[in-house]
Amino acid sequence: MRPLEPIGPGGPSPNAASSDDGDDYTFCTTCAFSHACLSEGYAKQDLAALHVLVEHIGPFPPGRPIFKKGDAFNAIAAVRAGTVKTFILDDAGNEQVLGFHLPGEVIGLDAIHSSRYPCSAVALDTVTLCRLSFPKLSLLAARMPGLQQQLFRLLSQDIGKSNLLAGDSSSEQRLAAFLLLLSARYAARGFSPSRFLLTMSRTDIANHLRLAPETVSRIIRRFSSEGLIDIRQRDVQLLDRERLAAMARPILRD
Amino acid sequence: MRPLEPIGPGGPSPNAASSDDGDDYTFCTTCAFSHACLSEGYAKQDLAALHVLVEHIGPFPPGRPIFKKGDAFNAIAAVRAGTVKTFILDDAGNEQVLGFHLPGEVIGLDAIHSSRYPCSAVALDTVTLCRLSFPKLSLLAARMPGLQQQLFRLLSQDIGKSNLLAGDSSSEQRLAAFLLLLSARYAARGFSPSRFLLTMSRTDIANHLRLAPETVSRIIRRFSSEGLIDIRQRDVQLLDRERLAAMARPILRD
DNA sequence: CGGAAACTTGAGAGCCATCAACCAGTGTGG
DNA sequence: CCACACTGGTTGATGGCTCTCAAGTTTCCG
Repeated sequence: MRPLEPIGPGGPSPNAASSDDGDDYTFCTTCAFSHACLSEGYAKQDLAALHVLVEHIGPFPPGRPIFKKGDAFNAIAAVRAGTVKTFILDDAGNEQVLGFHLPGEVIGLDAIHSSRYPCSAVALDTVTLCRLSFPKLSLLAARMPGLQQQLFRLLSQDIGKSNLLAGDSSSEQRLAAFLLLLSARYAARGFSPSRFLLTMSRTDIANHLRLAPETVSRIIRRFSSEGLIDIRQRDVQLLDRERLAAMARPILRD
Repeated sequence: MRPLEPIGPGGPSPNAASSDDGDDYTFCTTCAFSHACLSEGYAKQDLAALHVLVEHIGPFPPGRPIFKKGDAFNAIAAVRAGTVKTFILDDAGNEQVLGFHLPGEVIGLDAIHSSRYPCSAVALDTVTLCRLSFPKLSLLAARMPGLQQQLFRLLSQDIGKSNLLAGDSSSEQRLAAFLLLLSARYAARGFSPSRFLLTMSRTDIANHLRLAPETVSRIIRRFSSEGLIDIRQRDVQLLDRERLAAMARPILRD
């Protein structure tokens, strides 16, 4: 058996305080906002204003709801550690998984226009968040052009996110694309692109890709037997990225 | 035969140029921005600033590209008249239709984050647009909190738009939902909710709902023979909204 | 150790895509 | 005016991908 622990987001990183002058606003390096804004070199006072808004909440244990469809919206949140699943239920109780949100990604952006969450969110493992009051963030954005731009970008980015689901591609193609996208997202946050943990169940993956759990299981087995991946439980390693990419080509063509 | 012409958006409204005193900013009533901002009672100078940004472009004849995937982005646009189709092509030349944009709706929001259009857009009929320089709009938004909010809302709204495609619902359910959504969108712009023209081809509808054109044709026929709709060519009338809604329930549950 | 949940594996059925042919409307050129 | 091509749409027959149902296996956790 391979060791499972050192892979992916372990415990929330302590993020040791950095500089000496006492104005350390780099402590939340996993937070997309802070990171993006820090990288644009703002005035110290603006950074302070931004960080006053950041409220660290959690940890949420696995299975704990973070918000429910219909809840009043007043804050977005960046994932600091863990994985958040967003979903909606139809009247038959069937779950439609809209997405998985990894550390550094933002949740709640789809709730702005109606002031209510259009979907529910639940922690898949131990999750901690950076909560950002949206009204306050908006006010601040009016004073900080870079922050406004960053918000526009974040929102815009989420619009095209669901292309994985849009096409009428085969189950094989969708699963290959799913794995490669996870890989790229982990890589973007500094984790290994070739080996990571699937923090969601097969059933969650299936509901996300609109497949049956059995189909997901069968395809994973096939990928594994063909040497595309090596998978033990939820610990997956991408062995032949070339062929995976070739499969996912029609979906990930950009 | 019923007359086809008076239905839906007819010719582009002449929109008589602003009046003599120079303070008439209501001429662009089909433009979502102007409308939304006008309804919030801004100072005259702000409205003026906003309308200086609005550039009326077109008309685009049917089939004319509006932008192509990969084009540099610097402006969003509101549809004034006609229907715009957005889509992407895979290397095999298969078209994935992302959406149809009716008068009053905004295109290009998904291009903000990468500064390039992630999809192509084409006019389905005679299309006219309101072009809005995005950099200038952003600058103005920083001065006008209501405009900033409106932009956030528009962006947020588009995030959840693709739920029609997300679920693993049946072809019947998706088509029913498609018709009801079109109806609601026309109604929101003051057109008849029960009778309108399908400005897109059956093939476009099929590509949008990830169905084969033949399947769309068959289901339309079935709906028609069961008295749910009356359809002649592209002129459709919703006869039994109740049953359509019951069908689409799992998709349109909100 | 025992029970529940997650996962896997197999067999059969159904929805929908594919292939093919046909029909209608439109525009073109002789 | 008519033949012709062409696009968009319809209709029918067939097959395949994936869902469903069912049972077995493993893992997790009290």
